[in-house]
Amino acid sequence: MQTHKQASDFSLEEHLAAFERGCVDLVDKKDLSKLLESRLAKGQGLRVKFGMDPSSADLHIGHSIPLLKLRDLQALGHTIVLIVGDSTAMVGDPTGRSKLRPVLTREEVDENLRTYVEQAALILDMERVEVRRNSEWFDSLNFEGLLKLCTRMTVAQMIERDTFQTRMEAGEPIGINEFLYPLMQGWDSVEVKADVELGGTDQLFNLLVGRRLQGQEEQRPQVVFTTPLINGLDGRKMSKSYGNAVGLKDDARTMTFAIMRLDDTAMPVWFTQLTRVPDSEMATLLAGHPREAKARLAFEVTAGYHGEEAAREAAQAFDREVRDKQLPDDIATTEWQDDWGDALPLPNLLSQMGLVQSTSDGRRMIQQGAVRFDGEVQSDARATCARPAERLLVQVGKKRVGYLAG
RNA sequence: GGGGAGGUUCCCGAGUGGCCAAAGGGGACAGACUGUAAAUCUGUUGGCUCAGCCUUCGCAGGUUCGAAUCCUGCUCUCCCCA
Repeated sequence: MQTHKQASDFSLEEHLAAFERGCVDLVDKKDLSKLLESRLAKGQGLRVKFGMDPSSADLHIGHSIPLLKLRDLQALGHTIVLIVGDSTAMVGDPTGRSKLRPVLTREEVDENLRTYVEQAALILDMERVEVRRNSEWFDSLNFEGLLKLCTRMTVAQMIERDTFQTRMEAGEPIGINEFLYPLMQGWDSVEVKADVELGGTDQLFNLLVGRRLQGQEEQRPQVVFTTPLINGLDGRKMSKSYGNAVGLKDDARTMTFAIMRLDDTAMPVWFTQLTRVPDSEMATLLAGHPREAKARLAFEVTAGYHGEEAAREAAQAFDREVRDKQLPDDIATTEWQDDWGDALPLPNLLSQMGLVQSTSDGRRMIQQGAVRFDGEVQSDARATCARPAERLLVQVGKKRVGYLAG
C-alpha cells in the first residue's frame, strides 16, 4: 500500500510555487497564501474544484494541461473535486453560430464520464479524486430555486463577458440558457465548498461567478486560477474538429509525429504546460536548435503516456521515415480484386486502395505529380495499371503509401 | 405583434435570369524550398464511364427554353420598434 504525502509535509513556498507555475490568472495570490497558511497549520490540504463537460469525451493534450496541474496539486496532498456537469450539459449549450447541441441522455453522460475518467486516469490518480455530478443538487432544485439563482446576477453583469460581447457585435445568436451556465457552474462551487477552482483561461468569467455566489452564501470565496489554452498544430485553437489536435489516446507514433510538426513559436508554452522539464534545462533546450528542442518535447509528452521505450521508438521512426525519407514499417497491402479485370485506370486504382478520396481526387493527384509507383512518378491520369506480377509500391504525396499485390 | 436584413460549396464571403461547379480569402492537399516546421513561390480543392455528363447555393413547390439569382409557402438567424 502506497502512502501519500500530506499537504503539511510541504512548505508554503512549495505549495505556492506549484499553483503559480504556468498559471495565467490567479485571483488572488494573497487569498491563496492566507488560505494555505491556515489550512497547513491544521494539517489540511485544499479542496480544488475542476469541472468537466460530459458532452464530449475525446480528450486532447490541451485538456491535459489542467489535469497535469491537478496532478501536481494532488501530489502535494490537496483534494481534487471533479465536477461532472451533467445537469449543465442537459441544458443544451448552443455554441456560436452552430446548431443547438443535442440534449444528452443519462446514458450518454454515463458513457462519456466513463471514457473521461479512463483518459484522466492516464494523468491523475482517480482513486483519490472526489467525483461529483451536479445533477446531485440541480435535480432537486425546483423552479423557485432556479428563479432565486437567477436573481444573483444582472443582465449587465452577464453580458460583460467578452464572448457574449463578441457574439452580439458579430450578430450571432445567444441563447437565454447560456446565461444559466455561469450561474450553475458557480453554484457548484457553493455545493462542494470549493477552496480553489481551476479552469482554462476561457473559464475565468465562470470561475469568478463561483466566488461571487460563495460570498453571498457566506462561504470563503474560492481562489480562482487558470491555465492557458494551447493552440493546435497549425496555430489555431486546438480542437478535434479542426484536425489539429493531439489526442490523449493517440499511439506513441501518432503523438510523436504530430508534435514534430508543431510550429516552433508554440514550443515554450508547450514545454511549460505539457512537460515538467526543469526551467533551467528548458531554457537551454529552447536556446539550442529548434529541432532538438522539439524532439525532446515530443519525447517528454509521448513518454508521459506510453513510456520511454515507446517514445524512443517513435522518435527513431520519425527520423527514419520523415528525416531520412524511408518507408514506414507497416504498409497496408491491397490485393488485386478479380472484378477489376486485367487492368484498372490509375485514378480508380488509387481510390480503390483508399489512398485518395475519390477517383476525381486521384486524377488530380496524378496531374500534380504526386503519385509514384515503385518510386516512379505517374503523370498520365488516363493510363491504366495492369495486375502486377510482383508487389507494387504505390505512393501519393509524402504521407500516403500502400502496396498493391497481384 | 410591426418593420427591415439575411441563410451560397469544409469555413468566411462575392454572386440578382444564361459567360456559374459558382469571384476572393482561410483551411486542406500537392509540387519546389527546408531543420521536422514556419515563411515564400506554384498548382489543386463536388462526383463520374471526364474535351462530355450528373449533383450542389436553407426546405418545398411554381414561372421560364434556361434559376443560386424571379414568384409562393414554410423554416431558421440577426437588427430596429412595441
